[in-house]
Amino acid sequence: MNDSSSTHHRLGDLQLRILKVLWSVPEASVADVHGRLQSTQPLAYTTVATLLRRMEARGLVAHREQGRSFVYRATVEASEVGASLGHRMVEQVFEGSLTDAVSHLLRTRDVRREELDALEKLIREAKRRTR
Amino acid sequence: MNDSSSTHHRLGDLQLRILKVLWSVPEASVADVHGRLQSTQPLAYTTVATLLRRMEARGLVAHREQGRSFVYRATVEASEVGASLGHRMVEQVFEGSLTDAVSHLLRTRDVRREELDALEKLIREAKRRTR
DNA sequence: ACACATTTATGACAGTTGTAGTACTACAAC
DNA sequence: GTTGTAGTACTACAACTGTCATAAATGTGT
Repeated sequence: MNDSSSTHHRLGDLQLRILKVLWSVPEASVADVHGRLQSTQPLAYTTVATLLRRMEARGLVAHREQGRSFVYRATVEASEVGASLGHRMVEQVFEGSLTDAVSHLLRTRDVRREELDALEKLIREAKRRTR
Repeated sequence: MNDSSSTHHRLGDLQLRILKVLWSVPEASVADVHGRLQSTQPLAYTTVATLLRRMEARGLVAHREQGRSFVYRATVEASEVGASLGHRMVEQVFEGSLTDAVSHLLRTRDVRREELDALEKLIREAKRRTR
């Protein structure tokens, strides 16, 4: 497959939250990211700037210069990062059993009816593909 | 619900692997844990001992003394830790959509037919419960 | 008693993460 | 041109993680 799991081997919470912002828009300046995060948690501007620079060094984001400011974009996809976390959860915690993992998700998350319908459809499709 | 997410806020890889061992048996001495891990990765005995002691300080494991050696057991359940990882994955990466998260799991994991059947059953049960 | 093995306790160190203060740079307005 | 202002770069630091080496304690065998 790829070495995605090695690149974002261990992502901290703030880094994940920053990525989350960057996944929701095509690009964002430091001020933009800071503003978005600020709404949930007070953070110094420089904290965000520092994290973004460190994350760029690790290849998680990239920037272009617009005037005197940097405009960042994510260079990893949510699905890649999700794969890491999902793999970790399924393999390490649930001994490789996807069923157990999903079962747990269902039990601990209070899912709405439409979600269940969507999931059912999803699985039927997967079955069709596997047949 | 509870504050489980605060206790094992950020678990490192080795800690997770140690817990995995401790989840697979009722209890295990340091040597046992070390032996199990040794098979996949060369590790100094003291590394494991140190980690276990640190983990006990954080309430992740506990020990009793048997003669001169410590016998550890996990004090958190796999499902608790799975909840953290699952929550993190679903909320932060997949914007709260369990469907997207599971969909991703299905696509990236090459699931066997029986797993799909089990999942389908799981969802039907969840539906019945919600009705 | 003495050497050897087993096991826990401490101390150390490098790398990462969150956090932010300080410093430097460049433009904007007067 | 001096003064804000906004932005990046650098430095620092505490907490945590993985990693051990070394020390200290407590057996075991002969």
